[in-house]
Amino acid sequence: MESRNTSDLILHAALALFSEKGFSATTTREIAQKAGCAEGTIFRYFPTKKDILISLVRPHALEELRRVMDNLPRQGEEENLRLILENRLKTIMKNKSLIKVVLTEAQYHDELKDYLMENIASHVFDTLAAYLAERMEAGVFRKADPYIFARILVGMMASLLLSESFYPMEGFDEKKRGDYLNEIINIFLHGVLKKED
Amino acid sequence: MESRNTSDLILHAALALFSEKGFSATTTREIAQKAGCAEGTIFRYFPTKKDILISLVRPHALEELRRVMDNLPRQGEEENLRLILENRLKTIMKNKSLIKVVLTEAQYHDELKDYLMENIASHVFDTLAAYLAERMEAGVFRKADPYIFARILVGMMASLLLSESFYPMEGFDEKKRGDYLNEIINIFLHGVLKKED
DNA sequence: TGGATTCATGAGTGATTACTCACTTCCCAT
DNA sequence: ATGGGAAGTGAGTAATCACTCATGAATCCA
Repeated sequence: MESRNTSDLILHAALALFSEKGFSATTTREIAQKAGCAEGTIFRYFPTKKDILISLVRPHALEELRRVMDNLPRQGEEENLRLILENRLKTIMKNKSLIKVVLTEAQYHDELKDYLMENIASHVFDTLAAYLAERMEAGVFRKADPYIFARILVGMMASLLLSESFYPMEGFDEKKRGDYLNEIINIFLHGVLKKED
Repeated sequence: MESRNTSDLILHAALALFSEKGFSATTTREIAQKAGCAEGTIFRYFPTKKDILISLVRPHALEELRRVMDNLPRQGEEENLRLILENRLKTIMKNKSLIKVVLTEAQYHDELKDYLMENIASHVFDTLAAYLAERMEAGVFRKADPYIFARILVGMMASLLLSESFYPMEGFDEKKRGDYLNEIINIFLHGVLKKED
């Protein structure tokens, strides 16, 4: 799981520091210290500091997130959806630091943004929108722009990350996270209005 | 509306640059150039660069956002809610750059985060949660943790900002933004499931 | 008009930065 | 053992940073 070669040690240290202080505020000296190598060693693996950032999102690092909305249940009840999203949420939480860094820095570095949009986001939204469109056709969901639904659902899950980033310790245990996700799915499926049946 | 004193010119320029490049990546030289003053002038008004950032969120700047969830309709139909949120969305959009900078940099600067949590976020969430709780008591909304509902609703609106930040030009005109907000409210109230009546 | 107070300036400063390179250490096939 | 290439090193470097300060310009009131 944890590769122990120098390159990965550097990437691992850089991710932690970028997440904590931001890309620009992190120095290569700090990265070297945390990675347990000399500053010069960093530049044997990455020509520039920015290449470290870009390498974080490269090939396999984000593959798991790319597929985070794959294989949603094509038939059956929303209970399936609940279980599956709960599982995917764990993936998101496991990569919390990476997501935070990538989303934050993509605002400022176009290469990152372009790569993210073309290789990750578009796939996630296309997959999710296709699922939603199919359920609309099947008469399960009401008809609307499936991409708007997709972005709203992703936005709801992103809000969980945001919440957690702002309420770090206090009260965001596993249970509260589960409650939150449950309500996300409840609201997404049923809304907040009391049923009148 | 646009104050023309030097201090405000500096704040205005700093906000634009912080939003575009991030706080750490912005130099005081750039701020001075954009503000049309000398670099030394900046430090007549702000002891340190960080004080510029902190001044951005100080007294009146965020007051409008602080009250963004005030005075929600205590009675009547969701049409009211729709109109009001549509109006509030304009406030959010008007302050897009400021929100982006504050949310991004609050992750890294605890003074900012603390100020934001204590003076802005808590008020917004308390107000919104109180509204939701009252509607739950009135039997309009189903009973649940109103704070979770509040965070999810705010998260949904934040996702609109995020979407726009990533799809900057293409297809985010006034109309599309209206559609998006409409669906946020639809989903929040009714969910995505087709009504079976 | 003149003296004082405020506002503005930008060259200068020490600290810090990303990055280089001459060098050492390690590893392993012979 | 040994030679040689790969991996690792950290003092050094030019550039850049946030911030200072001695000076100048503008404004004000008598």
